[in-house]
Amino acid sequence: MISSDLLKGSLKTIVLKLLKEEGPMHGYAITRKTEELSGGKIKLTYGAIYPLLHKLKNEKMLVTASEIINNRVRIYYALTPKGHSLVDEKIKELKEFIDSIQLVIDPPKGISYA
Amino acid sequence: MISSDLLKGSLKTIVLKLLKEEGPMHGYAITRKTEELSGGKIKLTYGAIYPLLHKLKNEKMLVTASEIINNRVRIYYALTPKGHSLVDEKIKELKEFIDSIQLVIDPPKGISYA
DNA sequence: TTGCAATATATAAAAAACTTATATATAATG
DNA sequence: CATTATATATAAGTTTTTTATATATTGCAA
Repeated sequence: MISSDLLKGSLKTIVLKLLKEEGPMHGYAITRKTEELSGGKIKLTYGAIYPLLHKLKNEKMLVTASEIINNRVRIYYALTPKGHSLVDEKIKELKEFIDSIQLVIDPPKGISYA
Repeated sequence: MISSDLLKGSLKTIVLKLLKEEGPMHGYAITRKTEELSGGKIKLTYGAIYPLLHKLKNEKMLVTASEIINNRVRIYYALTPKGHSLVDEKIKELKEFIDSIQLVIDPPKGISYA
């Protein structure tokens, strides 16, 4: 299980990327899928995921469609065009971040700025 | 320049790792070195770095030694044994995190849990 | 048939981390 | 003389996330 500190800041990126790859999803399914894909390492909390989805909808990054399955409400979230652009941007940022942080915590041997 | 959202949560790991690799450093030097190693991509702010150093000292992860250079105070921070254990733990977590998040944003082809 | 686990969403209160702005002080450079 | 670099500090505010709680249905097992 990943320290939740590290998850901060990448939650939004994970959610957006999943919606891009999998198509419209509801909040509960997003937490399930993330857990699956990460082999149980990443667990999103509902207190984080639902407010985030509401916020992204407010910002016009997502739109919703409701459905009733077995007398239970499901709210599917789908990317808007604006949301699609945001995913691409966020993924780029995340990859840059991973590269940069690896340079810091594991500098290539032979390179020294001292 | 990396989105500051992503930096949240890994700031502590960066600082601890640098102290492990480079030996005792002062706050200003930590920000400089991080910028250097990341090729200018990661810029730590003083409002984040100094409170963090104080906190880690409070928690007995770091000890300090002051020095006067050119009439300016420098406060060197060094890892305690407890701090050394924390670095190892944090680095392990960070690597696990990077692996996990890559599984989520870029799942290996052919693998599906659906 | 009762209770628990899974499904599904929601929100309030609190904590934590970080940004922004500000303050102070010296030295070097143009 | 003004700006940039060095060096630390902290208060106020924002944002994000955790924790806790609430609601409701379905399915399974004891």
